[in-house]
Amino acid sequence: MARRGDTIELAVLGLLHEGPMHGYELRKRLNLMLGWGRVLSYGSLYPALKKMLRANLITEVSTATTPTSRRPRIVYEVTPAGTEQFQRLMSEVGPTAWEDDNFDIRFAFFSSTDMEIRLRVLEGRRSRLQERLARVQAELARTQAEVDRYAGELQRHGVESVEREVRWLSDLIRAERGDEDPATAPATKPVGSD
Amino acid sequence: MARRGDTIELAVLGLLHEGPMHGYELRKRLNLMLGWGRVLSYGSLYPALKKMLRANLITEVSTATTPTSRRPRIVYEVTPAGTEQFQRLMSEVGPTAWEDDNFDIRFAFFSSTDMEIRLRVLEGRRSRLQERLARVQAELARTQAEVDRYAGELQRHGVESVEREVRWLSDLIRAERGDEDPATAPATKPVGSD
DNA sequence: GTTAGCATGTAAGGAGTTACATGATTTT
DNA sequence: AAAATCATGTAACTCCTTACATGCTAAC
Repeated sequence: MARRGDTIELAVLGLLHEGPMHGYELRKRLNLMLGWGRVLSYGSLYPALKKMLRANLITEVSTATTPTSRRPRIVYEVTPAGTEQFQRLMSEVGPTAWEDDNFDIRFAFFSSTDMEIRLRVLEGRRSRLQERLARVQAELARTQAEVDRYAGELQRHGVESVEREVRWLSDLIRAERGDEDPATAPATKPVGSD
Repeated sequence: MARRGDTIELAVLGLLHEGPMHGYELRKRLNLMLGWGRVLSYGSLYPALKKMLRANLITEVSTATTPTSRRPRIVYEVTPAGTEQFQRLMSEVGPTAWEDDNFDIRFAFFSSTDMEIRLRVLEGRRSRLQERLARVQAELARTQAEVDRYAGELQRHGVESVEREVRWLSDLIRAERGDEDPATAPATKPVGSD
């Protein structure tokens, strides 16, 4: 089953499917990808790569040939076992899949899965957010009178943001079900209306 | 200096300023407050309370009197030292203050600080987000052609969300500088236009 | 030639989750 | 009477960050 820490593994496998890469580059790509929040450190990436090597999910490819001089950079490649594991993790639909970080990673690699999985992940994520929304709004209704200005404003903003995200997900779900070509007719507004 | 883990401490001190509370209740309030993301567990709250007791930031008040029978629930109260520490942490303006979680907590307790601090925190947070935005958009412009559909859509949505947050902050900053009454004339739209 | 960025790693430690353990009280 | 929820705690463990350590290479 997917533990929390498999996030890096999934991300690495996903990225390496776009082609061989070395650690430093992986880190940059990952930080750009989930850049809104934590930044991945070497201290967690390199050990993770070692672990994946041992598990035979990836292999070292011959050090990349920079014409002038080959400095020691280790390029990694996915093994067949790695591809299998990637597919397995991607199709694992469950609570861990709709956590913030896990969802983002999965979404970013949606192209590598089929529509059935995509829909289940999107819908799972949406209902999770809707649950939270309902719970908070219920609680908010109960204690409405007593809230502090700023605390209240924060709540309002939070609720609005989540509602926005729900709409985004709904658009994506509709696109998945309707179009063949989801991300081309994007979420909120037609192209060029910006 | 404020370490990462002082988040709970700050939150507890802030909440206890609204009145004495026991652990279970603190946890509920906190989870509602930062509910969009991680949920605080007992395993981190209770040890934190113990630590704060030892540091003399809070004290146990006599077990709350439920008329029928007083079950063993431990109600905490802030000490003068705790109030001092709270003020100190709140006015500590620095990188840690504009991290997601830390910012939220600080914002929620803005009423307990003066405008000067509020402005510095809001502006600090805003420039941090703008930096990230600029960096990502630069990177995005460089690699635009090669991005995958879904990965691209995720980026777009991320950028939009952050831009929204920047606007929210700008409105709050304007309100702080202009009005006396910031959160009453709220961010995006006038009351009742919802 | 020296600074800035590329590139890889390790060791120690922090912060918090999970799972366990226990018992009272309220609701059904 | 059982189930749910209130209420408090502890121990083991996981994941990750920080800080350290090293050396190459490109730009200025």
